[in-house]
Parts: sequence; C-alpha cells; structure tokens
Amino acid sequence: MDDLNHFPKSRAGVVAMLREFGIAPTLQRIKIGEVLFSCAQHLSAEQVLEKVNLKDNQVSKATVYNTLGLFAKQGLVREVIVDPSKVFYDSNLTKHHHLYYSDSGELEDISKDNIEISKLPELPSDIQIEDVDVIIRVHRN
Amino acid sequence: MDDLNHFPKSRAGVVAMLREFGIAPTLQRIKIGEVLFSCAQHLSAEQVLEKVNLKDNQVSKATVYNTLGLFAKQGLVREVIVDPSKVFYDSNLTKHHHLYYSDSGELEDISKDNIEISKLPELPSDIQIEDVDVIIRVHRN
DNA sequence: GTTACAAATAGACTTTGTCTAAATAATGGC
DNA sequence: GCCATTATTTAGACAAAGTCTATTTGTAAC
Repeated sequence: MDDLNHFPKSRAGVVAMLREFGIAPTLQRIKIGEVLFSCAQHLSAEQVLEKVNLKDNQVSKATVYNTLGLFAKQGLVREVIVDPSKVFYDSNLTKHHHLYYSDSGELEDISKDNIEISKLPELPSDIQIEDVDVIIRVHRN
Repeated sequence: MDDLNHFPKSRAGVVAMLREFGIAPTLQRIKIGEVLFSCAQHLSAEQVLEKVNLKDNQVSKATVYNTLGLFAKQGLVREVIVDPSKVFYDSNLTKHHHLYYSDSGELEDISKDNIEISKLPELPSDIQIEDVDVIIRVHRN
C-alpha cells in the first residue's frame, strides 16, 4: 500500500485509492475524492458539495451525502462528530485525535503520539471496538 | 455541596441544585430538572420535551431548548455529542467517558477510573481546556 | 400598583440530512 | 454489438432538529 497520506492526490491517485478500498470509481466519486484529498482537512458535507460544484453543477446533493457515507463506511475518511450541527469528514487517515475550539468551531488534528491512553475498560467478547475518539474541547481566553 | 449524583432528586433537591448553580428556579426549569435528575441518564432535547409534557402541554419547545442550553452552560448537565443527528444531555455529573453502540445508538457511561489518559499535548497558555471527551465507538458482532 | 427586567410562549423559519421515483450509466452474457 | 441486469446518479419533495422573533406572562424592587 502506498502512502495514503500524501497530499495532494492526483486524479490517478484518487482512482487507485478508490479501487484499493473496494469502491467503483465513478466520475462523481473521483471528483469528491479530489476535493477531500487535495490536502489534509476537515470538511462538512455542505462544504464538499460547494467545492465540487464550483464551476457548474456536476454532482447532486444526494450523491455527495451518499458518497461521503460510503467513503466513511469503507474507511477512506473518518467521520468526526464534534459540533452538534455538523459532521466533519477527515481525510487524514493516520490514527489521531482532535482539538476542538468551541468558540470558533475550528478543528485541529492531534497526532496520536501526543495522547496516550494507558487504560481502557474490559468489554464483553461480543463487542468490537471501532474507534476510540479523544476530543479535547478548548477555548481561548 | 451535597451529593450531586444522588438520584432521584426531589423537587426541593432540584430547586436547591438550581440555586447552587446560579439559576433562578422557575416552574419550567424545575420541571425540566425533575425529568433530567430522576435518574442518571442520557436524554435528547426531544425526549425531555416529551417527558415534560406527558400530562398536558406545560412547557414549550423553545423553553426546553433554552433551558437545556442554560443548564449545560452552567454545568448542571453535560452535552454529549456522539450521534450526528442528536445531542444528548447527561445528568451524571461525575467525570466520566462514554461507550457508544453505533449499531443501536445506545450510550453508556464509563467511569473515569476505567480509562486513563497518561499523556496530553502541551497547549499554548492562552488556551483553556474545557473538557476531554473519550468516546469508544463499538458494535456488536 | 408601577416600572423594569427576566423568562416563557407559539409558531414560523432555517439547516442538515434523507427518501423516492425516475433517469442514466455501467457491466456481463451471448 | 445488443440485450438484460444491476449500480449509480439525480431533482426535488420531505423530515427532523434546532433557532428566531415578536408577544405575553411572570417577577422583583420600589
């Protein structure tokens, strides 16, 4: 597997990535992928929709929502839920956590090396952990 | 300060708690407080609205939203954001984290003793930490 | 009681996201 | 290629969560 966190990703790179994650590369999905993987960032569905349709309306709202959901399910992006009113899609695929500025709504990545969880509860064997999210909520003075 | 996590709370207990947190105890706020503090639980605004108006419509939607926001701001309840489509209000005031079943939408408390964060990033001095949320997302097999 | 302010209200409104039914690709078999 | 089948996209209606506004009601001080 090549470096998944190399930004920006070329069109060919996006196509390869979709294939790698078992997603048929349609025109719309490639376009959305190009927006998401132009750099490491957090975008809301609304922002993706806007960016994808900058020139002319090429991708519908339903497709953007469906595609983001599909990408998240297949592991190409990560859903980050910090703001009650909006889901963010994080194109940074390395394990990491988040710093959320509750005053401005900004969201920053924190490398996993900067946070250490030394103890997790024991869970029943029929339960599988998908993800452990750490969100540090901060505000400026 | 008396035990804040004694459930259920009597009407008088709710009133005392509101005063303790600097909130004028009006009829509506007391009613909402009684719902929230009947036991340790996670309720959405919608659920609070429903429970408060079981008998007759006594409290309006706007008041429920305003009051929950006020309670959260003053620290009587904690907003937990796990589901993109809903904010939960947690009446458990002790520090703790959350276990979220992504398949069923259930939310469980994890006592803070069961999770240990041994390392946090250094932050600029003008930044204040409000809260560190750990959410373990799980699903059943 | 009057004045001044805080709180509550109904209901319209906004925003985010979902659903549906129809149209348009894409794919595989022959 | 041509047909049948399936996957994907689409517009626009719809739903749900939450906010806003203008008005009314309650409360406190004097």
